[in-house]
Amino acid sequence: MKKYDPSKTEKKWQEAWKKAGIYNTPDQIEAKKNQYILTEFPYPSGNLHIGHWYAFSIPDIYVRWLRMQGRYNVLYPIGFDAFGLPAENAAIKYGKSPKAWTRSNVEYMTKQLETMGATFDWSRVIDTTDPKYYHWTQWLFLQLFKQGLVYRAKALANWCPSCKTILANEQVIQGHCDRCNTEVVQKEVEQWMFKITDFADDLIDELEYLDWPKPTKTAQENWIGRSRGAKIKFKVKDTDKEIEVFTTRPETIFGATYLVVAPEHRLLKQLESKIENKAEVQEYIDKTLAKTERDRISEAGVEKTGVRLEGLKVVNPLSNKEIPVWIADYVLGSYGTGAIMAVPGHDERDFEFATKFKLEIKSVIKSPTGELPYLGGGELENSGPYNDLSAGEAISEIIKILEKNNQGRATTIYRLRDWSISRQRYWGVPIPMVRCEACARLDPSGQGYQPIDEENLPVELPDLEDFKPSDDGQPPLARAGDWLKVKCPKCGGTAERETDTMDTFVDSSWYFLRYLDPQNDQRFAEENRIKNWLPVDLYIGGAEHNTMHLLYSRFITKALQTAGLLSFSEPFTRRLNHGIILGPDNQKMSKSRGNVIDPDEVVIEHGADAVRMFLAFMGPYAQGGPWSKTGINGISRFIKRVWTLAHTLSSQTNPVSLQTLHQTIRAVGEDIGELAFNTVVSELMKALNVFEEQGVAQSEFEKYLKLLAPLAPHLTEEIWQTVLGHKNSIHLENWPDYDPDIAKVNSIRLILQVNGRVRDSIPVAPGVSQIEAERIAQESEKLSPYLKDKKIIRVIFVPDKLINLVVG
RNA sequence: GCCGGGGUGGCGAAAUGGUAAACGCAGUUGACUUAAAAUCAACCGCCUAAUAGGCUUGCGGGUUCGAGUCCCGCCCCCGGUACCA
Repeated sequence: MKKYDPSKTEKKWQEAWKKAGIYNTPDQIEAKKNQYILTEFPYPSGNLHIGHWYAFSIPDIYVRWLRMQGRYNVLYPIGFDAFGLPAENAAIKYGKSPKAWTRSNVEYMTKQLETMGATFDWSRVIDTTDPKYYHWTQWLFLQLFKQGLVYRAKALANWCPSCKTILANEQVIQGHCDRCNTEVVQKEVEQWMFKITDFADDLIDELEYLDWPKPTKTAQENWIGRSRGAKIKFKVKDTDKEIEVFTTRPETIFGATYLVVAPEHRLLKQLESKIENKAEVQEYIDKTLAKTERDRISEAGVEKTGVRLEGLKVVNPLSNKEIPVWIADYVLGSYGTGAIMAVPGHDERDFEFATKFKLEIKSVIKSPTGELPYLGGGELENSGPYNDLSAGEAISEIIKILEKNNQGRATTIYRLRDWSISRQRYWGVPIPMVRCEACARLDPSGQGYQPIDEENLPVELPDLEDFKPSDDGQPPLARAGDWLKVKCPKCGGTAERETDTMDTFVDSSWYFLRYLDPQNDQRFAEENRIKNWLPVDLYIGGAEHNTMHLLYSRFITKALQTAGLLSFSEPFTRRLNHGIILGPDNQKMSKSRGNVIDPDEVVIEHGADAVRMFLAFMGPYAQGGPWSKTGINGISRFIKRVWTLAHTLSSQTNPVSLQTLHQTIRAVGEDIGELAFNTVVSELMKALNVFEEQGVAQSEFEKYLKLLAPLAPHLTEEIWQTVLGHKNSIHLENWPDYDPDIAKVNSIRLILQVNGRVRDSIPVAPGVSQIEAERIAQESEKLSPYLKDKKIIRVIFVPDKLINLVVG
């Protein structure tokens, strides 16, 4: 027997499989159901890390198992999400172009990915920086534009001073840039926006139908942040102006003892002449606006500040009571209407503020303890005609009367903001718009922006010598010379191209469509293929995409459905989040900590099969966990033992091994189906222990080998073909069936309990009757001391499990 | 604060309300070897008066014949989010 050498063997089979093209997926196979298994495509950072192995080789176990079912035509594609800032930064550092840097990384990582022995369909690989791909990213932009889902807005935007670009709200993590961690500042910029808020309700409501992890659904729901309530207008006394507030508790309106507007509220300017303490107010406004949003938040909870607007009163539309108006930074200009009716009796923040500034605090909901603020529900009090109504009744009554008098209406607001997709950077998809001065003069509202004709796509990204961002926020493409000049698609005059590029999340929001038809230059994907494959059956990825990528992809899908281009509204039927592999010290892997595990080194030492199996064995896939340098030894041993066993097969069937095999077929199939890969490995180990002890015949071992094939594709192929002499790949074999009769256990241990405590266990044949079990229990010597002089009050019998004698 | 997830041997972990710690790692002892590695075998939660018994799944209660698992109240760790009206 030769020693098993993974490095040689694995390479040999990887080349053989590639040559035979056994994983290239046909569009449709008669009598087979299509299954689309997708994993989030990687960013070509330069090197594969162990997390990539976790993300791609573990789903491959499931994919290989699905393929072996024989009923499915399985698509498992791979590609690269290759636009983005790191390429620019690296290019600056190494003096290369972003394109060259990206290309060489893609090539290198492709080689590394091949060492996994995964069943990727390499004929469908995509690269978002390829003009053949981003042609359709631009086309997608134009479809949204046609639908009115794209607009330009000059608004305060999140600006990263280090990346020198705008960020979407989703890309700001606790006030910092999600890429470089620099503190984000607010800057007024003109930007292209996608109207994701148009779909806010669908994005929440349709979560219900998805087979997704609950945390992911909750995260999306919270991110969209739907609040049902009412907008209510308060008249400003002695003026024709009104201040509109948003509240989720309109039933507390009689408890509104003052009103607060945000310091950035635009009505303040219009009411300026009425304000008596102008200087003081202006000072407060200036102070607030000078703070970054982060400062304002970090001071939260410390102490509330605010200034009363002297000379201003507003009138409560229902009680007609006149109440004072304040400005305070605890009310935000960017949420709701930027103004609130303060109900200190029933809101913690209002209560704190009212206490500090000695404002009236009034109870309008009967509190069980009488303590304020009272946040719960109940019957109304001190509320004129609404007294004694329940909160629910009061809400509808109050909204009815407000609507009748045109003083308010039921409203739902969202935390979700529209998606800003403009980036002032070079390495991204050019936005397919032009700005035409002539058209701008004719129609100033449209600012002269015209979409590029679809037949003129793609707008290729020009090669730039100097692609660095400039400090003033001018995009690098503004220096692109001739590239800028273009004929206006509308009037034919001279126009200039848009110089912003798109957020890379746009690239990745539709890539699952392109895998179906990556070479098509007539359409983003051929209609039949879409019908055959979509939606994606299982989408596997990291929890960090819970509120960004997943939300954006859902939005794009809904937008394309509205345009009649897709017939479904949710892209991913089932979602699985995988965990993160930590360093051996249980910390996130990082160069500075020196705890990074290089998968290439582990593959050289133990082989790809061992890495795959060990990652599967570590624990639940959703959990991740620390990498153990010695733990993988156990898997290497297992592989060697399987190899040895393959050379020492017994000439005849052993009944114990046969039974174990059938039990293992059942267990492994069930566990892979539930994506519980860790217990799959232990089941296979248990079976191996039995086979070694009892001996196993070739026919049984071959079935066992098929169970192992999804986890250790190279080892099993080598044994299947080289050792056992089969001519075809084991990976084209069908998954073995088990015989329930053989798998059935023929002896169980009956547990004997007295008063719920285990006192003995006796091997018996399955199906033992209660009467028989009672007799066995009575006869047990170990039980007798506990039964002596006691009366049996009750007998609990769980068939084939236990008998419990309750004595007193 | 709020929303999610988690807390089981030295470590990774397993366990439809039914023998807690399966399967591994690490460790100890032994066999083989001139020796080491590899391999194989045995042991491997804690306590004790030790052929046996008791205790043990973050803490405190509860439901149940029986709780790691269900319920109530806490503590700690991780992730997300935040004066969101």
